[in-house]
Amino acid sequence: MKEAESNMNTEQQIMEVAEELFLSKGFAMTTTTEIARRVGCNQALVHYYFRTKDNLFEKLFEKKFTILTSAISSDSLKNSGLKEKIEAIIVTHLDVIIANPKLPFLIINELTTNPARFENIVSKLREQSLIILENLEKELEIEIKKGTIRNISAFDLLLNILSLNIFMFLAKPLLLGVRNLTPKEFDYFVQKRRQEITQTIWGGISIK
Amino acid sequence: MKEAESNMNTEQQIMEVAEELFLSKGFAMTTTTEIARRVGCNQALVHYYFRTKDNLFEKLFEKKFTILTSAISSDSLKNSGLKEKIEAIIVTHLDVIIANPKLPFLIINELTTNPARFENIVSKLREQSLIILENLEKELEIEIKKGTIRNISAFDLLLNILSLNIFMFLAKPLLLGVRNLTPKEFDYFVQKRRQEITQTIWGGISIK
DNA sequence: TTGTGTGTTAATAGAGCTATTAAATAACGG
DNA sequence: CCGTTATTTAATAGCTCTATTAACACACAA
Repeated sequence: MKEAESNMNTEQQIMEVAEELFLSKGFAMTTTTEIARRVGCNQALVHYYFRTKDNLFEKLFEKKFTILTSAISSDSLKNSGLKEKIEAIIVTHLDVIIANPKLPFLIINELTTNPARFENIVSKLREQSLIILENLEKELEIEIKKGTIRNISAFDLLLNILSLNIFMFLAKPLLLGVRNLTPKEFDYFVQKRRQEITQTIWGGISIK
Repeated sequence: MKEAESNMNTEQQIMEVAEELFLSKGFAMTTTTEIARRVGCNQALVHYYFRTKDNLFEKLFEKKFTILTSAISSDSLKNSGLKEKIEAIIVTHLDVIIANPKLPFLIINELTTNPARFENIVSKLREQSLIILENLEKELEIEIKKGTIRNISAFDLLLNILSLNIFMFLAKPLLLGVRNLTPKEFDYFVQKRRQEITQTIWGGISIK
């Protein structure tokens, strides 16, 4: 079991290149041939290390998927006020998306074209999300009773946050085209959206 | 040039089946062989009528794309108050999405995996959206000066609306999995979202 | 040095896909 | 009915992709 530098290197390289390609083109449009070409190794090596393309993909996908799901942790709920809690959820989640801007596309893409394959992953997510939703629900109920926010379910609120946080990355090619933005300008735009989204989310539930 | 029923029928059938498959699996995952198989005709027929798979796809895509873009027409701005205008935008847009629930996925998917191909389509969209944005911008400025709404750009507002309207359809497989919904229940959920979204959007900009 | 395990490559089987072609069939006008 | 045109099929060329296999290279321990 001696995994020296060089071999571990190519295995990792394959992983990295595969990640890059899967993220930007999806599973179907990515070929093991192209992965090998970019790594600069023989195509058989990809299969030597990962046996099948499916295998390689699933290793990557599960790892990446948990990045996104763990992005909405209950930690945010440790803040003092509800407003602070919600803002923390938005910001921490958005930060993870910014660090993995192409990941939403991959997940949407594979879950749409091949929903059956990810049943186990989705059921894991169900359990995780239940905890967060329950906690958030309690917080909301208190404020609703106090009359500080309108009646809204934790699920709706979370969906609102996810929608506003994620959609701009999914629509990035469109936004770039419509607004003639450079990648840098897009990043700047995303930073500005941070405040915009929190204002919309909080304004959207707080009572006037 | 006599296009009687039967041949026009198969041509249309091919279109319809192609639409269905492209919408649910994207371009790469759809094969002309499968289209033909579903129609019940020879695979060569697909090429007889549309010559290439690309051609067939583009015919469909352009048609479908305009459905979505024209969904945000300036007509909504004919309403009296700003609140009514915005609600009209949300509702008419959402109605189009509900009628074409898989279309957002197709557009996101193809625009992401093959952005160069749609430059002409995107540039058309740029022109269209400019008009709407300008009009909306004027409306907003008036209200901002009056102090009835917070400072927000037309682009941000529109992006908020699109995000909230579209994202749930992109994440549909996930939502179904996480909440264990039947398709019927999902439709019901979408109907409830209608009000939720208008409340969030309007509450998100109106001043308390 | 020889043998063993790991990493790597070339070659290729096997499958599926797109697109074309030539031939068969159906439809239709005169 | 005949000729012409439109529709449909079978066959296949040509390509690309996944996966396997056998051979080669190299390090390193005995």
